[in-house]
Amino acid sequence: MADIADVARAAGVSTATVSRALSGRGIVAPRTKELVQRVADELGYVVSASASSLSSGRMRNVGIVTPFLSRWFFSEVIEGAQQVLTAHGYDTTLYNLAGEANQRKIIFDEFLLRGRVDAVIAIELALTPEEVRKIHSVDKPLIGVGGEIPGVRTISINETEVARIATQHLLDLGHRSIASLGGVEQFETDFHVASTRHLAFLEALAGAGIEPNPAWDLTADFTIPGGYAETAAMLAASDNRPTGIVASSDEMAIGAILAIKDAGLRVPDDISVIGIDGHDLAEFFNLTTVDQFVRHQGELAATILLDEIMPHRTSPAASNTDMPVKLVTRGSTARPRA
Amino acid sequence: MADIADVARAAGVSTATVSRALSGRGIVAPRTKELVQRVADELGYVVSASASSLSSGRMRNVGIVTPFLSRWFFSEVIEGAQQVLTAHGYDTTLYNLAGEANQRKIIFDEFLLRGRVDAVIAIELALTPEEVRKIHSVDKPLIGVGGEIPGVRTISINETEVARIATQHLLDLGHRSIASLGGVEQFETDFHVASTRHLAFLEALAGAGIEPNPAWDLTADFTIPGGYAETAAMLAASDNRPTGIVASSDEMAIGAILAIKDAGLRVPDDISVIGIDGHDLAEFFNLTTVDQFVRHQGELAATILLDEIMPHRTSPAASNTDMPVKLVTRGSTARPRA
DNA sequence: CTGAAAGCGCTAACAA
DNA sequence: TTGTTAGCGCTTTCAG
Repeated sequence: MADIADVARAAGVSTATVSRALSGRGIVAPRTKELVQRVADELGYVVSASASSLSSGRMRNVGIVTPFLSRWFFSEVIEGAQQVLTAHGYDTTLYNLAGEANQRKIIFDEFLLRGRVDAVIAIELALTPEEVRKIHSVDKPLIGVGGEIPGVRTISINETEVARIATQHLLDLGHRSIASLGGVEQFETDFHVASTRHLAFLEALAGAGIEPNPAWDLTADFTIPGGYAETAAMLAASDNRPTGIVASSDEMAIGAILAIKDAGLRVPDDISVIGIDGHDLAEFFNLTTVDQFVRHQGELAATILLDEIMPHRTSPAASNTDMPVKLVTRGSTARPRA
Repeated sequence: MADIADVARAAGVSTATVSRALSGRGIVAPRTKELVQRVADELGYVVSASASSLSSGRMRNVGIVTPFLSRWFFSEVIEGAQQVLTAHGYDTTLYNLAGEANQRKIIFDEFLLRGRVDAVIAIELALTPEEVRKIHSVDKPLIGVGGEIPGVRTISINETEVARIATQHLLDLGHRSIASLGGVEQFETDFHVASTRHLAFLEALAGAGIEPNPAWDLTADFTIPGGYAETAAMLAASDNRPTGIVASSDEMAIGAILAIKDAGLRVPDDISVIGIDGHDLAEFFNLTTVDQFVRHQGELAATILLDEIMPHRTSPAASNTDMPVKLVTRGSTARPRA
């Protein structure tokens, strides 16, 4: 592999000029720049990432730390962020916390601090103050997506609002018998998304003067099978069924729809179902949902981070960014039958 | 940040000894090693990735190149590979080829060759000879998952066999009116998975002396909506329907099941459906499928790669590894009604 | 088993 | 605008 000295020699300039010409940093005469670039191309020269990083301190690499990879929300955020990063010449290194618990410590200590990344995106991760401190101590920009972390800039939606919008949609349609298909907090590190949304659900009901029915207070694991099982159990348990269901995720909502159909009932005629997410499959299942533009959350996180890393540094960006959400009305919700 | 000299000083040894003690390479007296490790811990010392890489040539980083991130097969492979890599102290850098076409060239030239990775895993990517040459020219181990690449070691299943098993399962049950719900080749870079499977389907039919019905030759994009639409269209087009459907992916099979139900028919009573994949949702939809152990394919790819990178280098591993597949019988297939 | 010292290839002051 | 040069922090011969 040709190195910078080879290029310098072939172009008849110094290595410093080659560096400047190729990196775009510093001033180089246009014709010199052109010459260097041509020579570099001819020689098939590519800068050595490690040498460049060692001397400059820049890695051109952003770490994404996530508890899941194959779940919709997470892969969507990753894809959004990655696309922006790649477009700006940044690599994306993935740290998956799915494994053992102490892998988490290892990842923080050995990987992030080893200086492999310029910045970190944490997806739906309740970082401990200790972890936040560590990252900040090595002076790396950190941004969270999907849950607020004390002392850390975060991209997220207003969980209360999104649940309120969903519930209100059913109330506005005239429903008064409404079930909640909420999520369960699975980990100590969770963000209480589930409880926040449930609270908003209850408040919306209260605002309409409705007493919640405990038998209609379902919780599942955010997945289709989970939503199905809970809904099926509720329908099997009693003939007294709700006319509407507010699900905390689109996948659970889809599970609910399937359960309702399997029980010989119809959506929305017998039961209306609304989800939260804006999942790829929502349209297929004709699901009314509150879209939270997940991919865009990832894109924005990457954009903000790049802004902090790159020379320009234009927009300082607000400390916590509340993303907009939007009710998307489809065929799974309707007025309850008289 | 403490550097290696700080540790050496505090431990009263040379930097060379610190390096040896901490990296495990070279011989160090047990007590010296222990001492160094303790001192390093106390000082919170972590090796600088770039410095280490520059001087050693090792990156402790494997690149995964994939055309998709959020599709089941791909995220499954990535998760499997990543888990193994992380467990061995390797980072995983993701290169997503989803964007523009020329991003592909950039990724190869600027990223992989820039020496950021020690090895490359390519998921379902038909690399051009030129791309393979480039990677080999920089002497980086490369392994493909899910499609054979000339001159490259590959982990994959026998596409012919998997389709034959699926078709044969229906034949064995006594079906003689069988539809094919195959995939479409979406990209020039595809591996003809779709056509290979379709061929095997036809061969299996021929073996049973059955003439395929052109009206039952469906193709879709491997997704649930795609499978649904094709199946629904077929059922709507004529009363002459098959008693079984062989789908080239579980998601399409699920779409078919939903379409059959929506058409007022039952699975498997009216129509049997079998998929190929071993998708997470197969169990939920009670889908008979041919499991191809995708996650395991990712794990194996990573294992083989590490084997090439790491000092030990035990197993040379075969040049092309055909993964086993397994028929998983569930409730979506049964004997056709008399 | 340990230490000395020569780089690894590039960037960024500083000078010119 | 360009060149000179001193590192960046670690690994790895080579000696001892």
